[in-house]
Amino acid sequence: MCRKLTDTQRQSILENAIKLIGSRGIARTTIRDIAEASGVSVGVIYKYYQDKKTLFEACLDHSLKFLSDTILSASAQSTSLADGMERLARVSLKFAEEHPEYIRMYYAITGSSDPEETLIFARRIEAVSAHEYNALLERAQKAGEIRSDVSPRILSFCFDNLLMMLHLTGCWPYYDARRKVYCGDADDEELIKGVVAFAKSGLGLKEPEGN
Amino acid sequence: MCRKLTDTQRQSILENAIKLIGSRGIARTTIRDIAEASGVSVGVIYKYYQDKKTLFEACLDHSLKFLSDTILSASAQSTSLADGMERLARVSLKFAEEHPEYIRMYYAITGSSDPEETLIFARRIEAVSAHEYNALLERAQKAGEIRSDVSPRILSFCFDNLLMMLHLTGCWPYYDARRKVYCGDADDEELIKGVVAFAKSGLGLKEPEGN
Amino acid sequence: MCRKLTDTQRQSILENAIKLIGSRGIARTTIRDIAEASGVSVGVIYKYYQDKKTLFEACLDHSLKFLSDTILSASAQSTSLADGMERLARVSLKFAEEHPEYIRMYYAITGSSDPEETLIFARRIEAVSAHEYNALLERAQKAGEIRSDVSPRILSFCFDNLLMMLHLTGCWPYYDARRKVYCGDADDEELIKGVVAFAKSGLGLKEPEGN
Amino acid sequence: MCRKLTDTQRQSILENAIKLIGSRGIARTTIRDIAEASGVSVGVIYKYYQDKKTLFEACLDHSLKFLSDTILSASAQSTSLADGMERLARVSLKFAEEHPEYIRMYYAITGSSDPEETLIFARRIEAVSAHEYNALLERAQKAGEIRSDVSPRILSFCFDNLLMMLHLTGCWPYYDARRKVYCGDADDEELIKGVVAFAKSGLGLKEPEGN
DNA sequence: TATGAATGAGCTTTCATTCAT
DNA sequence: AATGAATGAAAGCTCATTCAT
Repeated sequence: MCRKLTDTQRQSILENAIKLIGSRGIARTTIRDIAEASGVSVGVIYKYYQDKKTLFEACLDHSLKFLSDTILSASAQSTSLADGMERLARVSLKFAEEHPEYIRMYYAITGSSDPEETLIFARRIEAVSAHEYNALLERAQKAGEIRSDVSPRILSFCFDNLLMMLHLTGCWPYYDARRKVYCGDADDEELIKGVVAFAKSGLGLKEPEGN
Repeated sequence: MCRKLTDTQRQSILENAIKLIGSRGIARTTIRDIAEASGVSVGVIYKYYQDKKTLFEACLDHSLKFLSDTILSASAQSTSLADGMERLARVSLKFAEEHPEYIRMYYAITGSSDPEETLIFARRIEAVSAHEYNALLERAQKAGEIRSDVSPRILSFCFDNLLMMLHLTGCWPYYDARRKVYCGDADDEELIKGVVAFAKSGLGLKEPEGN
Repeated sequence: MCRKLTDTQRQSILENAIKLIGSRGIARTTIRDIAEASGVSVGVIYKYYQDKKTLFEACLDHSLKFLSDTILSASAQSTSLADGMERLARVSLKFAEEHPEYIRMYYAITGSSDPEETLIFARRIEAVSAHEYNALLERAQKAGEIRSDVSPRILSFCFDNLLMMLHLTGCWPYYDARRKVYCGDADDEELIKGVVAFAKSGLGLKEPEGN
Repeated sequence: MCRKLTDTQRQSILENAIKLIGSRGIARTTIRDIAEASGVSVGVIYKYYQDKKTLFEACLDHSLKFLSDTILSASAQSTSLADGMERLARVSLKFAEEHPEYIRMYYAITGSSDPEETLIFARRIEAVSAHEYNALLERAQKAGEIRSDVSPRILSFCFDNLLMMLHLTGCWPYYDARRKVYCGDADDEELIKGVVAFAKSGLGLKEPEGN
């Protein structure tokens, strides 16, 4: 009846799906819910996405674009490794606060999908950040900026683990509660400073003189 | 057919539920599956657990006992902070390898449940380890063993974040894939050594002379 | 809520399904229709029959029992081949008039199912009558009662073809109309007499003297 | 895109519909399938055919033209009743082998449609052959070529029943299986000869001397 | 006039929950 | 007190039909 979905509507499907998955989990998000939230019919969703799973994968891809853009941009603006680390920590928390549904959905999908498929997701999700961090730390190691007794890949794994927790913290009730259990009422600033300090030492980063 | 459920049977219900949730996820685990796997009737499960959600909460509690026992025991055996950290890192990976279903279930439940309820879970889950780590690090800080420029609570938060990833890594396909993306083929030993080294530096741990 | 289906109810499911398929065809018979007509819930049908197809196969089996009983009984009562042929022709029309839904359903199923599966149906359906007719005619041929220039199997095929049409005629609008187109207003008696006469001559049956 | 449908296209719609119905059955043939197979849009089909049912009726009509042409032509070429019967038997099997989709579709439609409507189909389908056979046999009866104790209409009904089975046999798995159950491995030639012999005797056909 | 995307009723199937036994 | 068959709401998905373009 409506003639060809507008781009807005197509976007709307993904975004509403992401929001719904983020807030209720995959199992409790129905195609009908998504259709209604997006103001389209059930049928049209199946026009664009083969089935529920395919739609959810598209949601993941959609949100990953945002995430990787954020990471790459923070990375590009950094003037030094130390600066980059702090930027990344900050955008991790900020992104989570501004687009909590993306992180939530990402968590819901990785946690609920068929084990076999999570492999593919993992590659897609981590490829961007892993590659970026590895490159960053490899360079730093060669430049003697960081410790050399641990491989840069494991170091970036550790670093990403910390960032990941910052992502989850603040946008998912569970992780928020966890943060409170650990950190009490420490505010974002204190948290970020603390985590960055921990990470810098963990990497064995030699602070430039004047710091 | 009318004998009261033995304790063994009640245990069995929880353990089978945990196994099933861990391997298939919440949505694909049915009460009937659990009943059959445990050799009891569907009805009796509803005698003991109000509904599916309540049963899953009980599963969580059940598995947390194992986890906290493991942590407390590792902690108790440790001769120094450095030793304790390494012990904890090792049992994290080992526990995950020996009881993957516990970690998987924990992840499935925190990821899929009603956001509101995860708060309660979080408190329950983290209370044990958080308390233990906080105490450990507070003591260490007072003894001048670790850095004092970051609050011990944030330090234990960082430390737990790393352990958590070790838990997930190795028992959940997604995190296993993620590890591969980051660390390539580095083996468990190299991974643990690397993570512990990172954590020690992150905490600013002064190695005792003779080590 | 009702505790265990009574035998009557289970029968009722099959019989209602047969009636519905017979009157509306397979595609337009829904599980919900059958459940409602039988006074049971939708779910319970899936307790007893894996899926729609399985239910329909059960319907076929159910109705075939009636059909084969009818045929065998007519066959058993016959005093001679000529007598048997007439009996069979009569029960064919009579059965169709008394249980039109059985014939209709049989037709609907053979016509609509997956081609591959009709093979199995065919064997089940025809095994009874084919075997009976073959035996009958083989004996008759050996006794010199019927022609010997055509194999008894082809003769029974021809004979069954005629009976089949009598089955369909009178219980399925299409075949009834077809009968009218051909035979005009000839009544059942005239039709049966004519068909039997045709068949007898076709088989080359030598009428016993006194007839 | 707005050119009026050519006759070829309209033909194509019918023929593709027939093929699809013949191979998959009515329920599994969608308007979209037919449109795509015919290279036209879904909408245009609704321009020419009120709905799915109407389209299928048109398919039936279309295929009946072929069938009646075949019958009339066989009939016209025949030099005697005996010759005509054999010709008709042969073209029945041959037509079914060459255009199985027509027979299959005819069967699918008569079996699945609304019972009430099959009346109309029946008249249309049988009108041609019934009229032809009736005329043939009436003439033969008057000429004393065949038995006179059974009305020519019932005789032609019997004869058509046999031909109908030859039609179905060989192009529909169910009837093919049925043939095997009855006739074993008897080949087409043996089958035709047998059926024709049966029918000739059934009609009481006096073979002309020199045959 | 032809198009084909959009519609949404309706289908099969699942499974948490109930309750007669 | 335990059983497990029955329930029926609700899910994913299909497809005949419509109608803006």
